Amino acid sequence: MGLEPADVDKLDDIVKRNRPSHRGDYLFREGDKFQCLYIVKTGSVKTYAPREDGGEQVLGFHLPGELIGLDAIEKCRHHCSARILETSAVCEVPFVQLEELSTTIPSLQHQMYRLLSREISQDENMLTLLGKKNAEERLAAFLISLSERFKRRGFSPSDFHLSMSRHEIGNYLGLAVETISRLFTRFQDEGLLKVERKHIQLLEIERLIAIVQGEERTSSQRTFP
Amino acid sequence: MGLEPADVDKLDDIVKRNRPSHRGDYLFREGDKFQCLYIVKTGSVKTYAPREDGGEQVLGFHLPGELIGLDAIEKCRHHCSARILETSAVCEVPFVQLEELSTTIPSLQHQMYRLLSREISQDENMLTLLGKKNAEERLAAFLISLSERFKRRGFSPSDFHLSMSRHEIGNYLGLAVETISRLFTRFQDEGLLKVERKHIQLLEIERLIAIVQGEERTSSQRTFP
DNA sequence: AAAAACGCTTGATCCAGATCAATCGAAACT
DNA sequence: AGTTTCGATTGATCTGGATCAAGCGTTTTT
Repeated sequence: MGLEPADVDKLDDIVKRNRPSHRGDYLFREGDKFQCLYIVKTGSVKTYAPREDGGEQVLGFHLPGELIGLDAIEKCRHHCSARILETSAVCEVPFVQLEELSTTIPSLQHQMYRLLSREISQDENMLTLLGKKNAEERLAAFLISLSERFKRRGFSPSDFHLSMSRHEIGNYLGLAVETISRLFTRFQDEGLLKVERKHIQLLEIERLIAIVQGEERTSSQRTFP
Repeated sequence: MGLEPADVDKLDDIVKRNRPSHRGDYLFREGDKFQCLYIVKTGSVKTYAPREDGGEQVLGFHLPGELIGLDAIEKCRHHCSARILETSAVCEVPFVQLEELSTTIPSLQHQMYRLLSREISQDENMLTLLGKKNAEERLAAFLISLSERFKRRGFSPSDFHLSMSRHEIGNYLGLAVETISRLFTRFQDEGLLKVERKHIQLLEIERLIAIVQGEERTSSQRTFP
């Protein structure tokens, strides 16, 4: 990512590779002191914030290659929790050391700014989704997002495993579990995908993308044109 | 903010103070090349992103002291537009120069990380709001947020001018204009605030905060306990 | 192997807030 | 001063998705 090999080594030296973590393990909890950023190597992680009403808001699902904990830099304290969704390998990067390193390696500093900025863009994108999109646009956007992220990491973009529950998807998308379940059924009936428990096959990615873009739905059961 | 006076001077040297801008002026538009961050000195600015369906999503309202444009660092391109809401003074900070300066001033680098991190936290907070809160909780949260930000800058926390339209508030909060209008009327009827056109007086900030926290509403017209 | 627990699906009903429609009022323009 | 324009309010109606309520598989526990 634009670093000299020597610099990559230095970065490599401060990264701590942990043994695999298991479903339900915490990377950190809301209120913990901020020490490290976390990078998912394999598996998946969810982050969620407590709500005033006692519930939780899922903030994101993190796949291999993705960074967790950037929101804790300012206050040096985590205001969300991070839990492992399936057996995962997650690296730790002590932030103080990363910061020191970035003062001596301008391209690392630049990369850090970019990473933080990207996180902001992603959140803003999510705001647009929650602000105006309807239920099927949200689920389609979610599936396309997963698909693209898997693809970028060399996994199949059309055939994957959902490591999170329907409940967690619903929470993330601001929808009820029942709505998620009904939408999966409907998408399957319309031939957009095939779903069996947590195994998803996207059959018509193009049409899913069209749905995300708010395209007028052409219901497949329409019989009288 | 933790910088040496000499460093403040260096920072000061790269900040460009512009003449006042007027309502409707653009700081930048979606698609523009990213050159500068913007700091609101006086007045207010809104940022908004285009939606796939042709509409717009208001991403934020920016008051004096607040920074605009952090989401553009990654791609070196703005993916939202920023428009002046009322006659405002806005400074420009050329990002390349800021970045150079931050390689030589570690405390400035640290401050940059904090600013970016804070933006992420704020967006995550907004996700929680859009994910589960109902209409009155959203408007109450919006008003409390404005109140706190005005207070921090030395303005009245309970008596202020809304520089944005009801339509823009609704768009920002994921609600229809009519809902915003009805809520203002209701809040006023309940004695929480006084609203006249764009002039707001918060009469019972405590109760507004209680609403944000999802507290069970005690309707003022309840007559049979 | 039975039973408990949990996640998912499906159906029925309800409601918060959207949408539609009309009016009003302030500000900008002749 | 009158007219147009645009934002705000208010009322009536509609609806997408929440909520309530069963069942149904799977997995885990005993």
